[in-house]
Amino acid sequence: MGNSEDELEEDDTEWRSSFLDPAPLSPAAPAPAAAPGPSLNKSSAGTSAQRVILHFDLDCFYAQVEMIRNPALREVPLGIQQKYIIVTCNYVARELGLTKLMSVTDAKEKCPQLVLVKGEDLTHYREMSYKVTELLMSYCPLVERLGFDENFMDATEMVERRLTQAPDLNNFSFTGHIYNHVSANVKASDHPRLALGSHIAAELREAIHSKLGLTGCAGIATNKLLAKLVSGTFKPNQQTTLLEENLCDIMGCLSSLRKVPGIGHQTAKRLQALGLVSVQDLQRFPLNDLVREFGGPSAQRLKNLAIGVDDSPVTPTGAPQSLSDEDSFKKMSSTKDVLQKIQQLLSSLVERMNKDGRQPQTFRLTIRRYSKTNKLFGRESRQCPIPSHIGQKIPSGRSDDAVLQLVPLAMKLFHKMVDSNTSFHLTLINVCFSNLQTRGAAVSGKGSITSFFTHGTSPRKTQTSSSQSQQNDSSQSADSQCMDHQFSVHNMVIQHTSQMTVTTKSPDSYEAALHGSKWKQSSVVAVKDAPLQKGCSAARSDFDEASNTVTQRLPQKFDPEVFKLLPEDIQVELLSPAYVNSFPSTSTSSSAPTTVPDVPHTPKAPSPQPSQPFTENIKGAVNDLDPSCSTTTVNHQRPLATSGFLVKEEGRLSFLGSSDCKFPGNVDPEVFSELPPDVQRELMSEWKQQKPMLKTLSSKKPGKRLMTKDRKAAGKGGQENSLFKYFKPS
DNA sequence: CTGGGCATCT
DNA sequence: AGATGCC
Repeated sequence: MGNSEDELEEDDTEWRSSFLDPAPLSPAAPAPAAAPGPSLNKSSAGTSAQRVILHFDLDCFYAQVEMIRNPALREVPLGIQQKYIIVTCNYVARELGLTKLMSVTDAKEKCPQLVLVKGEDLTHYREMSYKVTELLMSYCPLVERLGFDENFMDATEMVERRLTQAPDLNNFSFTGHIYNHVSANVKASDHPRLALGSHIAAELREAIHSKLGLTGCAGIATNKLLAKLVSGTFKPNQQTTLLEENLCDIMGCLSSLRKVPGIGHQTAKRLQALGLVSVQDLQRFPLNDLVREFGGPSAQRLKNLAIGVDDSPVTPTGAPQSLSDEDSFKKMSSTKDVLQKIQQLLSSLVERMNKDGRQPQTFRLTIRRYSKTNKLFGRESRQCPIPSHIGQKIPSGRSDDAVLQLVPLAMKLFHKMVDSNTSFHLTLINVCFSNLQTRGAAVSGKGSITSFFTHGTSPRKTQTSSSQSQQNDSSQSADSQCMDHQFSVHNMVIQHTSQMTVTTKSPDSYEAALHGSKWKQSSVVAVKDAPLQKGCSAARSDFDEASNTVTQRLPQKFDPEVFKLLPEDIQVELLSPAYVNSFPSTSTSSSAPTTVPDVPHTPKAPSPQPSQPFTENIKGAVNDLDPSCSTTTVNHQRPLATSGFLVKEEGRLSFLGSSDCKFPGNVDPEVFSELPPDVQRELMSEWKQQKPMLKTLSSKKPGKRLMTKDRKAAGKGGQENSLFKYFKPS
């Protein structure tokens, strides 16, 4: 049987057990201690004892975010609408029979008084989502995101720490539900780790609620699969612990294989073709036969999933590895519309990319063609490297230039897929930046820190005059450090205006952009002769008349041919100073006034608690939650090391224990020590998380190493925080 | 009347 | 580059 070199570890037991295969389940794995019964004991992987994995799942996440933005929505049946689908709805609506992923027509029919809020712009959801992850990571860095509304946490270490410090495990009990048990009847001393996990989960849920105003469920178990499965047992806003002895129960009661995370539509179909429908079917199915169909590793993994075994680690997610923006529609069939849509998507995406601070090296364009039969899987994409002179503009703030130069790039890719001579019918366009590179050079990093998630309300004062010396002095030690990065918004503007130079000729002609590079560029001639739309003609005349002026205002590498193709309003916008500042105004990212029937949208008045700048919130968090983390305060008493706060080992970054937290090199210890304790706390956790765009943590070129994991660890960070303002002289 | 992301693996 | 999976 093809047992590949991967998947080892747990396989030792699982693999063996698979020989006894036909046995329903209950492998021959010796349970460690307690847990008699037919509990499947995974682990036994030598090193790791029992893990304690937490799974957090926010209740109807999008709806909660909208209800925070507009509290009036709390009392009405609320649906979040994307195109013609209700992607989620609040619990008021659910009581009226609504479910997720219901069509708007059905929903309205079932519930005429349903209030709808458009949810196609994910900005607010994304921001809130990362706040949740951030908050969790401030307690324990081992947090893995799953979508926008779920997070895994490996709380094993936290639990072990509490175990050693917990004086009394006796008068101690579980918090929340216990799967298939009455909580009061279960002794925590029989399951000390899971019991402690249940308390940690409860505390974290409470933190999420008090600091961010969000409710959610949690599952506590010994692996990710089980934690996720059990977390939804009681909803909403409750938590459930799964004891090992109930493993069979929870797996067995799944109504179909599709319910197993990791078994999607396609896999379920293939399994069904083998005659497998229930989880038990899969448990009993001979591994050999499964291998034939899926190959060794996948077969073994499926087998494991069926019996509740999942040794996959909680892999810290960190900053995203790609940023994309897309829109779907019923029909798009003209190149001009495609160009406009791409421009719109790129504007939004580039702005997001700019806030991220990293520099994309790859661009990808994805389309979906209309097809009556199979609409779902008809995605095609083309990608290409982003010339560095373009990519550099994104993090540097000249994002308008970047967009203008990316548009022809995107169109080139488009024409690799679509022959615009023949008719076409698209239903989706997606633009994506990937291969995100942390910017290396600190340059003259006046770090005005524009928070990635928390939306640095306004361009900071840029009072970096003296704080800058602080930073520059110590920071550049060895590895470069975190605060080098961004230019302030102020700088962006300056640079934009000062950037204007005379246009030179562009590599891409109008024709090239429209029809693909193969069509050679007769450039200007072709443009003039082409029967352009009115808007374009008008624009052209403007262009001609004021040719010099306009040209001078255009960024250097800008392609005038492409520019001319843009609708007038877009041209005007691109040339307008406002374009630089409010780039997204044309795009989806700026909050399109969501149409809320019946309910006046109150833009302000976010609920009192949640929208705090995150600074005051963390206060006491660790003290309350984890004694060993807090050990008194962060004040003084710290060695104040100057070196990094991360250690690199075996190709991946590890967080130092919280008690060993060190300062980034550019932090003045004295300044730090005078900060309020809660602020110190927050900063410490932030450094531990390595949030922002700490650029180059990669001093070396790790040839290839363990790609994914490495990149994840190294690329972590991403957002930044407004906290550093506390270091500025007030 | 089927969304808008993200990730991983091949 | 595509497929698949998850939310």
